[in-house]
Amino acid sequence: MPQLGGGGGSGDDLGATDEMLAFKDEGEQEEKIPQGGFPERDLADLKSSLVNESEGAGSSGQAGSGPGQTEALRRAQNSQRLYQDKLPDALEEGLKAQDGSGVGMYKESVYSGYNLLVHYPANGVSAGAGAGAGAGAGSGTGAGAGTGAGAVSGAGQPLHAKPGQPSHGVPQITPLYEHFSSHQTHVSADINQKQGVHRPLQTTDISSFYSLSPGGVGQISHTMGWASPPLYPLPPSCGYRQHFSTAVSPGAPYPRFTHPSLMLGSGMHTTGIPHPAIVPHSGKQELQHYDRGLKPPSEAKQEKEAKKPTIKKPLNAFMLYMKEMRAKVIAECTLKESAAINQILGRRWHALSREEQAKYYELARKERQLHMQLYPGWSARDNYGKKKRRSREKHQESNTGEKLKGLEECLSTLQVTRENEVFLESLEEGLQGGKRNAFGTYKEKEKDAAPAQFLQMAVL
DNA sequence: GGACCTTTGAAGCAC
DNA sequence: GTGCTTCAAAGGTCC
Repeated sequence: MPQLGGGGGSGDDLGATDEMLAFKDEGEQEEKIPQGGFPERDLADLKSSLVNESEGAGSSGQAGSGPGQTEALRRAQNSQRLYQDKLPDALEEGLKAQDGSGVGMYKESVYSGYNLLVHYPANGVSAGAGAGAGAGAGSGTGAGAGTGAGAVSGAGQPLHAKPGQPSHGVPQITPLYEHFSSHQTHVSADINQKQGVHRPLQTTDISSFYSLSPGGVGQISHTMGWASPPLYPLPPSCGYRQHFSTAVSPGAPYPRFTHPSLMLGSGMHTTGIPHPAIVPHSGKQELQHYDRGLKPPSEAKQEKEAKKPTIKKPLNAFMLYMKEMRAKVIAECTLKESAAINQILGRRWHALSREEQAKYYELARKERQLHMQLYPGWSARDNYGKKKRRSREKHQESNTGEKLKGLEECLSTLQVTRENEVFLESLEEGLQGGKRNAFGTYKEKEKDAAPAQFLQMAVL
């Protein structure tokens, strides 16, 4: 169970219980298992093997009886190899890289976006969270330590950042941090080309957008992973877009926040805080503040109503993780296809330690809190139906069909034990019911199952 | 041009 | 309370 409080989260009493509960649920089972994390990972392997049709019957007989750690490791590695066999070469490369660096890579990679939590609007929401973490690089944690905008651009050296290291081309954690982590050396205009979304341009004077407490700005230390030098060389084919141009004018407007109903004249949210979650409904960049002078008021008014901006959902922990790590995976695997990358990221997410994950959960919680403050009346429901999706029946039919097919194959290779039966029964129920977390179903059914048995089973 | 794929988590909704 | 559905990001792929 993650100890979020260790990161200085005391004093923040909003939300987070849901995440912690989820953590606890899995942790209760997992903490009993040596080398925590393997069961989940192995389950992911199992699930992967169910989805992929190349289930290895060869691995099925490898379920020895020794539940020791080395055995568990061996099985996990077997499972990993099995998974690799099913992946395309490029994917395989990524997994090899994962094996090579493993979790350690992430332990070494300082995820310091956590520190930035202290930079949310000074309304008391996140004041406690950053205090424990923001000790690095001379940024300090004490109130009044900062020096305003100048501090933003100068003092915010990441803990792991090397002087002079360019920060462009590195993904930023989250829209909020894309703004909060404004950097003097690159004024970026991250344009979401798919939706025509303009990310907030980086500015040298963050204090002009946030009602930060005195010194709060100065506490900003660019300790996020994105600010660090890239771990891997970035060949032109790795998918990096050069959208963090340094040529963008710092004074450029924030086109993504231009809707009159939510924005102030300068592209602000009514709170005075620009937020990249606001997206023009059309999905295209809108320069309504220019149009206003060109079109009749009545027509402009109609357009206003028709093109209400879409406020995007705040990113969850995994999304934040993906956003940070995507570039690394792309660099490692020379992959561009997000579906494959996301598979890798999903596995790596499970391979993260509790502490590592806790950072992202905490970060996501802060995102939600700030989002709630910025858009009190917003509901996730507002965005329902804005994406056209194919019918659920079709989707479920195809997916479930393949998974059940894989399940049958898996069943034929499994040792017949009570635990296996219970687990597979749960898995089948989950698949048929459209549930994704069959493991959770299993735990509900067989809470007293021995972890080693489950481990053995999951690796099968 | 836009849906799909793929991942996990959060939230809404129906029962 | 439980389970299902939708959306969030991302970019190649396909229709």
